[in-house]
Amino acid sequence: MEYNFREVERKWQDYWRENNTYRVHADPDKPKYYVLDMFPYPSGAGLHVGHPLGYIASDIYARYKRQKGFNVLHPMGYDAYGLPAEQYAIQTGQHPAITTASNITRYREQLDRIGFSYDWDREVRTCDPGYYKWTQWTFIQLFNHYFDNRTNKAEPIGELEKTFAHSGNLDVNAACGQPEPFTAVEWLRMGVGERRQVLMNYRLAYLSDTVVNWCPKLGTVLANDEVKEGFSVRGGHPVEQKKMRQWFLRITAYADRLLQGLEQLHWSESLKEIQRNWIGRSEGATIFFSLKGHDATIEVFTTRPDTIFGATFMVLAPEHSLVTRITAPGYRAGVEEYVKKAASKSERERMAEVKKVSGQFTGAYAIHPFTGEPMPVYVADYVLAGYGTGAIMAVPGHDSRDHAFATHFKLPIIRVVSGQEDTQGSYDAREGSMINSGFMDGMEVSQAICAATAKLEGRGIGKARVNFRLRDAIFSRQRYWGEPFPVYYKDGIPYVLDEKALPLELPPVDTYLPTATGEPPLARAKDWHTPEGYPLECNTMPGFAGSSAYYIRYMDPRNEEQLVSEQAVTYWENVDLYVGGAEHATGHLIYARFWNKFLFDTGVVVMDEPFKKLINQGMIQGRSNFVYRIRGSNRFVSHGLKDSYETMAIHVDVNLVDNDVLDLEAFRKWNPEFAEAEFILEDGNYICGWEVEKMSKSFHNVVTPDDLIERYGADTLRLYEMFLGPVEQAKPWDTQGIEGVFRFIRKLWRLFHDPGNRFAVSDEAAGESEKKVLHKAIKKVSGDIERFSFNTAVSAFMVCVNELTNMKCRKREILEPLVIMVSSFAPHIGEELWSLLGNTQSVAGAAFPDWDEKLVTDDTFIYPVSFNGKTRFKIELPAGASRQEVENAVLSAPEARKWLQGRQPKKVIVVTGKIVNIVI
RNA sequence: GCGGAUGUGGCGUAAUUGGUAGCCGCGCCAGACUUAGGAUCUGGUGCCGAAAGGCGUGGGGGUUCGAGUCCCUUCAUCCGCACCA
Repeated sequence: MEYNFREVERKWQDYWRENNTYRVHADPDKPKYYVLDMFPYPSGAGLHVGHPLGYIASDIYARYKRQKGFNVLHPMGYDAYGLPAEQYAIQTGQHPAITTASNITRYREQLDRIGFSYDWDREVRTCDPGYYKWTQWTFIQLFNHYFDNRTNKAEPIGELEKTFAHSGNLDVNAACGQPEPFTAVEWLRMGVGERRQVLMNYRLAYLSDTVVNWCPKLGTVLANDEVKEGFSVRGGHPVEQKKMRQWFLRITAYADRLLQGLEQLHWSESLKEIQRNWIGRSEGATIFFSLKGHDATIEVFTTRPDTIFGATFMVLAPEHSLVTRITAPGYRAGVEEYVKKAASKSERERMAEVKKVSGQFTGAYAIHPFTGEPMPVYVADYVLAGYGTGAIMAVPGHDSRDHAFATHFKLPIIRVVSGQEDTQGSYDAREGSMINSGFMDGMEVSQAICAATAKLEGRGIGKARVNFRLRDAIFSRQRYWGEPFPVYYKDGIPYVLDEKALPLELPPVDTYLPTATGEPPLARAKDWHTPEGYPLECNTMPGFAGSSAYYIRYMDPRNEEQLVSEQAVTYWENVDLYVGGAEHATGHLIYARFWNKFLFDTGVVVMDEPFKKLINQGMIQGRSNFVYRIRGSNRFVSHGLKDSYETMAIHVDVNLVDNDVLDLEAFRKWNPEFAEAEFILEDGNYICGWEVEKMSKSFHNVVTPDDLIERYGADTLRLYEMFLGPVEQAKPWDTQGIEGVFRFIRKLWRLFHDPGNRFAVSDEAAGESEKKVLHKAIKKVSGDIERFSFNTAVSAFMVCVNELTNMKCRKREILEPLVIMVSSFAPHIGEELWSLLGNTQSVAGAAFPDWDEKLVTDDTFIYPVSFNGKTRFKIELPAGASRQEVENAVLSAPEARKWLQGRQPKKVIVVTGKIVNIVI
């Protein structure tokens, strides 16, 4: 055997572990670089080939940066809380910590075999009390801070209390719920409980009653991004709306900063766009409409205050608090029935009925602020309680939904913007000039928006306002396997624990189910109260709690005094390169940014944004194989002949198929059902059909790294994953192609060895052409790695090794730099060759070679000569030839005569060093 | 419906600024060494054509001496959002 990858890979993995090759410490003398992978949830299924794609890319980059002289932080850990372990606990009674620990062990084995350069001393697990102590600690800080809109940052709640004692809340401009206004005197008269209730309106972590996404099957509340089309993302169970008391994080306070912050980030445009949409900023105005016969007013949000003269009715969301108050006696029954019906509808049903117009008149009238006309007030579920104020002024002339409603209920439609003059439908565009609009007549829309807002503000019935789609994050989960809240209740009022009492550890319970009365599993715990006897919170935190600051903890993972030391965070700052899946676009990536901004405000971290550059690795899809069973028989027909029969395609395990040829014996053994199978072959083989699908057990197309490493080695797997295509692109996995990079590895080995497999590198000086090959490769590979174009870098290695093989170059001067370059992609063979070259230290610490620009430029250039844009022949000329020299040489070339056929060229275009084009 | 991305050989892909379309691999074809091996090496391989040559980057149109790359239009696939006032 010429290159024994099994032995070599094991040897170097042992070496790295024994010598702590990848251990890293803050070193102010070296520039830092922080490369982070999104840490995995350790599922019972283990890794398939799609999972390590991003890890391999980031590992190559981390190794490269290290060789470029950076002090690289490259840690790994586990997002250990998750539903599957809890579900397993419910079924089997096994504590989720045990399930999780054994899954982690399996993950670690798989990861170790791939040869990553992680500093495992920094490993974190979100379920470890030493880790979640700081998750709980951060919650306490959130509870003890509010967001001041004037300073645009989080401030201690104590400051707010001082302000209240001094001047009440009338002058406070803070992100808050809907506190009643009060004076300093009133504040001072309040009792402790009352004060804490007021403060709850301001805290960044707060308790509130709201309608939540309740999933009865899971027995828990879900965040918006955990619900998709009315079903839970995890498990696909129906989700309904329910009013409950929950902990929230006031992420909306940071909406503007979360939006602004995106500008400076090196993230993909599509990902930033997803976040922008999620935050959903829109500019407009709030307008207050007074009601006929009530002292209440309806507050609406509109982005089109210019169309106010076109407002002919009002609509409230069914959940709106004014509905019961203003409904006239004669309409009570109808409205109540409508509201009840709307509440019972699941979100999914509501969405399915988008096009159906429904609503109910309340009998109440609002008064138009400019015309004084009465405007009927309706209740309709096309207005959402959760957006804006839950109420709108309806402008049927210029909003298609209002138009549909007005048409259905025969309400007046007034045109106030002249644009497209069709009487059908509404004119929604923001272009045109105002008509029928009093003081705005003749203005352009944009001008009218300003004028209307100013007028409303002047009359004290409206205000310019920015509205966000982003909602505060629900932070309570009715589950066992999560971080306990550091909260206890005294007289029903929540208090946070003293920091000294942390971590508040997850208590044992007899079973992981909710109680008979519907309380969360923690209510089953014995002694679940403070030493003083106050009951502790029974909810636990959601998945995103532990993953929101793990990148900070890696900087100083064993610190028992602080989340992170000032020294560590000042040095490592934040993540320079973050690699992970795009599925976290609106979940983790927005919560982590929020969490980081809060810690930045409170001085814990030094950077406003956590992740400078982000790469989303593309999904690796499966390549499924099919056999075709002739209907009603146990006969299978080969792919090329299947159209002559009536067949049914059946997924076949891709591990029974090689190059689309089915292993018949293996297939018969695969499933007893096929033991007697008969085959109709083509050219003696059974050819399978194939299709690209998601990699999944049910499609029998899962390929694991373990099998491939066993057969080809980790270096080959690493190279092949990169060679497949751009990291960010989704692409199908086809094991077939791995042979190519496997050959490359062996070819690389042979470059250093004679035909008898004896190491045979010489110290002979390299020639010019050999140096050129090397230096071109250095330039290409460096540039490719910097651009995260790993697939082209692998191809550059192949070109380089092919050329050196052809030149029979076995010289140290050339091969040593080559080994260093290759070692970030294929670290095991890299170390082995590096040590064979006589080096005693790991190649991980070697300096990445530089290229000599003189050696990458050629003395001659082969000009392609085209006639009317079509390339006809090539001519080799000195690289320094002037335009005139090139033109002369080309025109006097014998091939030119053939194409000119005696004609005079109309024009000759010479781009030196590029091309010659002759126009005839 | 709105927003974003992607369309190049049989397959994965390449082509830093508008300048030789198909690099590097897989697969396929032919051959060498072998005395059968899923080893290695050599040559070929976009399509049509015997060749000369023609045609080719989803389709149509445009700008340009020159377009995979820029503009317009259209189709297909994927992803995100979706009664957001």
